Amino acid sequence: MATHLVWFKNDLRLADNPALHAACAEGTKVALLYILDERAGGASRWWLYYTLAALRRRIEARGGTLILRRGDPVNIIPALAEALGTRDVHTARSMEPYWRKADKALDVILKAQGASLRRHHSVSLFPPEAIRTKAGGAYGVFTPFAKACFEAGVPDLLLPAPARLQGVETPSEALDDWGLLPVKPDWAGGMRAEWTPGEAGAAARLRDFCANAINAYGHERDFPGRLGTSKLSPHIHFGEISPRAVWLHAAALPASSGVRIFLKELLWREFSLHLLWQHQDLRTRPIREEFGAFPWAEDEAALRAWQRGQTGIPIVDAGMRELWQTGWMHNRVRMIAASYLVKHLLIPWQQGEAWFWDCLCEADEAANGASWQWVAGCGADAAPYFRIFNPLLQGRKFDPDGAYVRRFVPELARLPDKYIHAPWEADAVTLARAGIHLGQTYPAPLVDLAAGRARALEAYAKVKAM
DNA sequence: TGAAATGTTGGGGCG
DNA sequence: ACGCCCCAACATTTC
Repeated sequence: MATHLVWFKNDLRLADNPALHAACAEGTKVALLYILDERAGGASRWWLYYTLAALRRRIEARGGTLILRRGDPVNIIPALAEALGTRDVHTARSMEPYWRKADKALDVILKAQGASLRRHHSVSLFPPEAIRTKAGGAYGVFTPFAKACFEAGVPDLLLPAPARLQGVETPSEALDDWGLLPVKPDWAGGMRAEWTPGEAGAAARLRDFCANAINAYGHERDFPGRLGTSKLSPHIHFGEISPRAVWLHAAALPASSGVRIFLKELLWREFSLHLLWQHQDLRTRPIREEFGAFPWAEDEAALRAWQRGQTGIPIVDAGMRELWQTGWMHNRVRMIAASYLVKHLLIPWQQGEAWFWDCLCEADEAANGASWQWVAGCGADAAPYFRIFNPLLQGRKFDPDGAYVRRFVPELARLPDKYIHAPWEADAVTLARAGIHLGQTYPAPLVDLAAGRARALEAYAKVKAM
């Protein structure tokens, strides 16, 4: 009568879950444990509540139970294993340093009590050591990394969800006691309208995307006012669907440029994990060390205006408000808004990263850290310092009819298309007709775009010279 | 997964 | 008919 313990991390699913699969294959009983990840930001906590509730329902439907605990895994797991008489603790192998450290400590402690921590590969497409250069090193540039991944090939293997779970009687904390949901104010309305956390929601999103949008993905994904992206990121982050399942699903479709580009986007996530494995302080420390001396500006007021979507640049403000309201932001707009913060405002990328961490449902150490470094120009394979997005041109190019801006910045909605991305260019009559009073109903630009660009080039030239 | 400045070309208006 | 200029369109380079 062996009981196996499964410790869920960001692999909150029953299907294609190697840790769970191994436990069910070898044990007669399985204890299923989730320990609250206290690092989660506000939006992630909201998501976590619903994905845990969904996971628990699926587990209970199969006769099992989900044990919820708070505290340090290094204390909780050995104690629980001992209480249950468990010798096998299964978990996902994570690239995040927080869990790597916990795993390392647990390995020692569990061994000492005659048990073992068995880590299963499941959060990325490839194990962290699998993709190497010919010289045996890690990749620092995306394109050859992606090429190596395509050549390695994703194994055509999906593990079924266990049909039946024989649980154990163990006390669990109550999910509702964790305070994961906002109460006053309840800011989650826009999120409830947009998302269905959990395995079923993830599968539906993937099905829908593959059926309707993936072939046109190559170009449609750039237009934030259209439904051109998969919106799978939070589902993938929490492991409600395995990256392998997403890959195999897409790769099995008739070949098209859209499919190929979507697979490459999955590899950007993979590349971020690859970077996190090499650079454990990816979220805070620039990979390119000369950026430690970058002349950033300290500007609380500008940071706050950016966070609230009050910079006076419509496409930036629309993106920041989409983030605030829905816990997600379209990728094209992420690049624009992030570039604006780091280059036009010269605010440290870490401050943008921290805001995204709190606001994104999918806040992911690897993807968020790597992407902010990419924008700031201090990361691996980063955007060169002179690549400064002009948010006005970007807005006009990728939101030509202003649909996106009008949705998230309603006070500009009545402006004609010509001015929707540049209200400061509109004459007084046009503004009055649209019900806009610049500086009152909508802010004037925080910084002049040309001046901000010039200032950024000057600042970046200092780093370049080092 | 840029933008702006600068350079080049070629069509058409015009004397 | 021809050269000249203008400038849009495209290409290259610079930031």
